[in-house]
Amino acid sequence: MTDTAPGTGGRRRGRPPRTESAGTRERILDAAREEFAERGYEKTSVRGIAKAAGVDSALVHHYFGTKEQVFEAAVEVALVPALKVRDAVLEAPLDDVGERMTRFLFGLWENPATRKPLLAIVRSAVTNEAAATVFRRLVASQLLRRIAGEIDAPDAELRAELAAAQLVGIAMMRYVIKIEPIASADIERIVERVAPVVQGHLTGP
Amino acid sequence: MTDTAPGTGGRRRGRPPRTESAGTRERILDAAREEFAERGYEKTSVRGIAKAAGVDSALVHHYFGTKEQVFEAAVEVALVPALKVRDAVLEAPLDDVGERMTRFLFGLWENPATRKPLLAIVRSAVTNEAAATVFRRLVASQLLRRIAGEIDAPDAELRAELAAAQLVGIAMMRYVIKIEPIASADIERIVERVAPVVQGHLTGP
DNA sequence: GTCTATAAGACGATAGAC
DNA sequence: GTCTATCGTCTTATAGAC
Repeated sequence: MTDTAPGTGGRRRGRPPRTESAGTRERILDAAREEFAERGYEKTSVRGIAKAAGVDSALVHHYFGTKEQVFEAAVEVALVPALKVRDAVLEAPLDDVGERMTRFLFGLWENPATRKPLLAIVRSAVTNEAAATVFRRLVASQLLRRIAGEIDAPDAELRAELAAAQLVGIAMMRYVIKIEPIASADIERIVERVAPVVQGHLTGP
Repeated sequence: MTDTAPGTGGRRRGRPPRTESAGTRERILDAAREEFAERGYEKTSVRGIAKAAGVDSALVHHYFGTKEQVFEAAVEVALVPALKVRDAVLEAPLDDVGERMTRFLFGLWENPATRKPLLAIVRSAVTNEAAATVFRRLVASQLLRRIAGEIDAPDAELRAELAAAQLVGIAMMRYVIKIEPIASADIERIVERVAPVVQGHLTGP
């Protein structure tokens, strides 16, 4: 119907002619994110992903290769949009960064589109070295080192990491292990207490 | 040599006569702790535990039943001695509790005898519900609720949990994911910065 | 692009011999 | 108390038909 073969003079002349079947690829990635987020790397099976996506498991391999490559394809791209928000955090004035980092964390975790890949990473990073590498790159290289770069102190890196540890711990207890009452607590009440602590780690005495 | 059959009039009359072979049971538990700590629950196999202990996998089942029962037997008991230290933490004056909790954490994780079961719990709790329950009982019920009980504030429980989140985050980054420089940082330098933060969560403004 | 078929093996758990 | 043997199920991954 909307299809136009190359050379017919139709609309999408520039589009590469591969990929006939609409969103199969995306459906697989969606399913993979969901499975990895819920079960972690080891407990997730390629067959399970395929079933959730309504396709055969061989097709998953056909698109992405090994299970580990499925993980990378499903998880890492989903966090790219978050990089823009991160840049906004980093461009803010430094005496504001505690609250901004804290709100950045909750922004990521309260949004289902980013919570799933994050859950997948955390659930997998504790046992899978590839996922641990993604985690390190995400937390350490992408965020901490840049924040540390702006702090004028001899122990800038340690400070930045302790601030991150506070936030990582909250994410673990609220979103992964789900310990009450922090799992259900109002975000504003948490921000109120945590933002000054993060700020203190970074620029305090 | 030191063996005395029942009725011979030897020393250990009260001892139940079962368990002929010396420390096989303990060897299995040791191996299980090691495996669960290194690989997490899903990646650990009963066969792997058996091989590490130098026995057959059927023997592991014979002693402990299912894999989940092996986990419980190996992990939970190993932390009982820590309860005494915890009691010392709780009996200390409240304006000291920040530093004491922080040092308590490092005491647990720097000691190989307690680090292994802790690693096993953390590595397993993110994907295994039984392990998550152990974690909640350990952190929440056993420690937090008792600390919260001593704080005179309306949000005592949230305060205690945010303090714990700071410590949990440090443990995650230092011992589980191993992010530098916090993974190699001198403990005293960390305590110096973290103890006041924990104290502030509990008794601060 | 999507499937069937299958290789090649690891897994948890049990029955039963010794 | 310890092992052998085994059942039944699950896994990743590939070759190849359509």
